Amino acid sequence: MPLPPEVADLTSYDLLLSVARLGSLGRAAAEHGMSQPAASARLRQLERALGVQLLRRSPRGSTLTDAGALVVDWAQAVLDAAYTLATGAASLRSARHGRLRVAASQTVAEYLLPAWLVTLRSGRPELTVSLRAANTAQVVEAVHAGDADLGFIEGPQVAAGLRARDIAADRLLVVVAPGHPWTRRRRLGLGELAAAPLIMREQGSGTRAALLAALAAHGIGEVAEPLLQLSSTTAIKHAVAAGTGAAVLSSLAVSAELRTGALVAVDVPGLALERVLRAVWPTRQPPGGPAADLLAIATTRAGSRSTGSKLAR
Amino acid sequence: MPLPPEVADLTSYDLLLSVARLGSLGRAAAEHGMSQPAASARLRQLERALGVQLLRRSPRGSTLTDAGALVVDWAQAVLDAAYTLATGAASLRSARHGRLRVAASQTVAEYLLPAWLVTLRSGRPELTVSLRAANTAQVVEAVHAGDADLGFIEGPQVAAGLRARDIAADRLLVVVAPGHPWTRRRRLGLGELAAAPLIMREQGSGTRAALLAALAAHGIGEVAEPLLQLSSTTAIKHAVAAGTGAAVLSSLAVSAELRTGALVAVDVPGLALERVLRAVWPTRQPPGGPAADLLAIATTRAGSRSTGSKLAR
DNA sequence: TCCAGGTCATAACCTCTGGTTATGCCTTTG
DNA sequence: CAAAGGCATAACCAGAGGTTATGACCTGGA
Repeated sequence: MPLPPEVADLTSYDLLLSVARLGSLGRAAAEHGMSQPAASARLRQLERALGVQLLRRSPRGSTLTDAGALVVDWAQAVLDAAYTLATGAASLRSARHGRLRVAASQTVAEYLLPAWLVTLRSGRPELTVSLRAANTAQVVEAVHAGDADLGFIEGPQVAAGLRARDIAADRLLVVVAPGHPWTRRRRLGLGELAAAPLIMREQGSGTRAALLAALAAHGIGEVAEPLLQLSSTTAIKHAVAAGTGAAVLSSLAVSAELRTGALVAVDVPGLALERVLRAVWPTRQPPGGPAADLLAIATTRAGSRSTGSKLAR
Repeated sequence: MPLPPEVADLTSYDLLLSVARLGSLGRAAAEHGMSQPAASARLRQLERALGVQLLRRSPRGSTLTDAGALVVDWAQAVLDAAYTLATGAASLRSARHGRLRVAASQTVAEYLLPAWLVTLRSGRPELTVSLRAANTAQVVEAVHAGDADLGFIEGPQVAAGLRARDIAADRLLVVVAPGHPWTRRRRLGLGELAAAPLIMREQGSGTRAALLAALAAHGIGEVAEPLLQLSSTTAIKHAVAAGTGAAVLSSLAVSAELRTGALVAVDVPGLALERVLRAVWPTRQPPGGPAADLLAIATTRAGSRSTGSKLAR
């Protein structure tokens, strides 16, 4: 299913947002470093492509129509996602030679860090951040070896020589498509979950390990073979939403889908799938400068839900 | 803040997703109706623009690198948002002459309906839906007059001649930026909230009315003038996140920001800001065909959280 | 009443991105 | 060893989208 062409080029929408904010084509054009006729043409073309009038032009400026306001909101969501992509990718680019080197577990790298980095950048515009995504053990190792100034890990593992602070709480959820038989169940048994083939990532991320551990705590050692192995979290989400099967995913990964109802969480009583997300750093070299800033951002950001700084050894 | 150019063109990312799914440049190119060299060039250029190697090419296909997998996940989020935008805009286009005519309140139209329509379309590819966004009273009026086959409204208002079904629960939240003084308060008093200038929408959406009603229930009739009036919900979110002030927004509008911590919700005990979102239709003309399908989708989607169908008169 | 200063639209022109086909090289496989 | 499938390179071409120059229109102040 290829992308509808009318949404392929985000510049037009970016321009539209500027018009909405500034109130005139000319000023929006200036903000984007282009001439006023160019902006005029672009927006006219956008309106033609969508088949919707977005702006009410007048000799004293342009304002949004009702439809325009709606489009602006939807477009802003796209652009926000695009910004996270951009900053995330930028931090991957400078791998190992950034001024601030961060190592993070999959979940944190994917869902939390980009947003933090956007904030960090707004305070220190010329900072180059390098991000490395790895599993918890590798992150600990990187921080220990001095390859990373700051690390973010999942789970309770602590290591000698490192200090840690709780950042947020995460929870693994069993999710299925709406209409899946499990959604009609009040609750799902542990055995049933273990016996069901699940959709999971290709290389065992921390998720699979956490699930196995949680089941093992209830004496369940045997788990069904995966139904399907996919390369990215979103591929899994789409497979689940399409009704292919069930999956176990981080609550951070599926909050949007739960909100719109594209996915449904199934209650599995007794399964302890809570995970603490925490920041770690070398005891001998506490975070300073940009690392301290990032730690502060991460702490305040998630601090309202799970606070308290704790020492590990 | 203009958009980074390397994320402006979504086709490249769409192509990347196809490669990730199909395992080869050529097949991805075919899926997009372009030649293999074009795909090759595009992806190479994308890698240059991002400064990150995304694919590991071999004579037997191409697979994602670790960085590539991360980029794919971020990109998928962008594309999902783009799809919502596309289907939303498409439903605005066919205003009044669609086969299925839906009228919805701001919140539903903005955050829930596009996702439902994506699902609906997947079942009935050639259906044209027309969406009209309005306030609750106008929606009721439209459904009553037969201008809409199905309506979605906020709040408990019911009207004669209409039937309704609860779809989902929504909650208005007081949100501020992390670091805002209110975040250090355990709880906020009703009086303080009423006295604080808030950021709100330009034309009074249902939100303002709901807030006034909730305060009035506690005998508070005086409310401060708005601090700022903005034209879209996301403009408000950005202003709040930038620390400009506080706002009252639907939980549906801010769930993503609460997750990443870009916004923080402040507890205001005693303030009843729950709203029921419900579908309405004419008693004499119960939904059939596509309208019934949409109603079913909306019900199952949100059904796991707030169920039960109820009759209103 | 009329001029000045906004705003948006139109026209003519040009650049350069991004597509195509044709072809070659490499690796795996039967 | 030949065939097939996969990616890269080369030469070519079209058109999308930019620019400057200019005009028409409305509003508000002198």
